[in-house]
Amino acid sequence: MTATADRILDVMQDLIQTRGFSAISYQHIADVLKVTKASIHYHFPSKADLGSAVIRRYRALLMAMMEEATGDESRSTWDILTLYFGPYLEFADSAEKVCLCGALAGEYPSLPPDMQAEVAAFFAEQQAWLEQMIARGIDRGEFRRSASAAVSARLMLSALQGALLVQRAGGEAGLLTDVTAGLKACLVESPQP
Amino acid sequence: MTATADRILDVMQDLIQTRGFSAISYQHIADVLKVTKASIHYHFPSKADLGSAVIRRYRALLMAMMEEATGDESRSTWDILTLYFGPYLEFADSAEKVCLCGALAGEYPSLPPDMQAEVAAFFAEQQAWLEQMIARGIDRGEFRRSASAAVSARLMLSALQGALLVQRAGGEAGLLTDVTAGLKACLVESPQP
DNA sequence: GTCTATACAAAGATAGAC
DNA sequence: GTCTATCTTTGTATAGAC
Repeated sequence: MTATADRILDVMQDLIQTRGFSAISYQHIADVLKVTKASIHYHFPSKADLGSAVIRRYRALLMAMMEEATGDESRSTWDILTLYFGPYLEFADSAEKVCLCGALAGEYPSLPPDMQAEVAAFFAEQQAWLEQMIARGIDRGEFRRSASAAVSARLMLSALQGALLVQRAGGEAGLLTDVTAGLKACLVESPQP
Repeated sequence: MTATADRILDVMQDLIQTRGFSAISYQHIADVLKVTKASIHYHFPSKADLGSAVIRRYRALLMAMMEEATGDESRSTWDILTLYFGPYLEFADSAEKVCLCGALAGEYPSLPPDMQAEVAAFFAEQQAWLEQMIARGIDRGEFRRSASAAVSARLMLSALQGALLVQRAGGEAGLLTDVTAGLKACLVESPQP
């Protein structure tokens, strides 16, 4: 991966997170980087190639972050989840960004097949990791048993993705924070009186 | 509103819910209706006009449904919310559809200003109605007080929107059902042992 | 109200010089 | 690796006949 290819991916990721995939053209990317469209086609022959590469990099980055957060046995499960929320909160702060795959999910059936597969893999691995974490919390007596780990993981992933999208569209700044607070109220064992 | 204009809106709504807005062209709509592009421009001069009209109609339809479900004092709050979930479950069943505004949220900053305003209004009114319903559930002792009605409403709206998107992209059929079950476990007072 | 025809811009993509 | 130049298709939109 050359430095230029990486900068192209940076711009492409940023544009998808703000504008979606179909609304982006090679010209938009070229304008930002001050190069020509042909240069971008040299690194990524087709738009599908470029889109797939962006998602692959994004998946790898988040997976590495998740694995790093997981290791420490002494950390409470909610603390680990709070680390996990980090990127989501950053996107929300930048006011115009959502999760890369959350943006792509809205136009999923119109995406090239390779990109569809990458997006599906992203959601599957996010859900699997969350389920594992929530099972940990239940095992350690930190979380309530009111729903299964699988159900809670699906709820959490859906709520986070939805919150980014609704917050950006609605313009209400605190929505994502409220949603994480609501999830905590759902999961965490109330202190015994 | 003529019959033809209505059929154009039907097709446009269907296409947005499956493919998103930017990926749609007048040609796509014309193909489905077996008319020419020019005919569609007669009814809706610009794509922004067409997009705004679709959202307005969608908002009105859902609001009417919500108001109808609300009236009955004897109905339990969770029953009312189950009615509210109806359209979401239908979209999920059709396997390729998400909420109209959920699809549009992914490309929000690239939408025409009029459409942005409509999408924002949709989310605001959905959230307000949900907050009112959840407050009713808390008042009547049907729901736990673990989170405020406002926080729970935001969680519920985000989770439903996200669930449709994640389910379609991930291909896991039961996700939306799991999410509504998880929300119920969050909200409803556990029966006293 | 729907058609044919057309204008005009932008899209994705490639060839070949440097 | 990046450029200029070009090809081809598609996009939104309008004019004017029927």
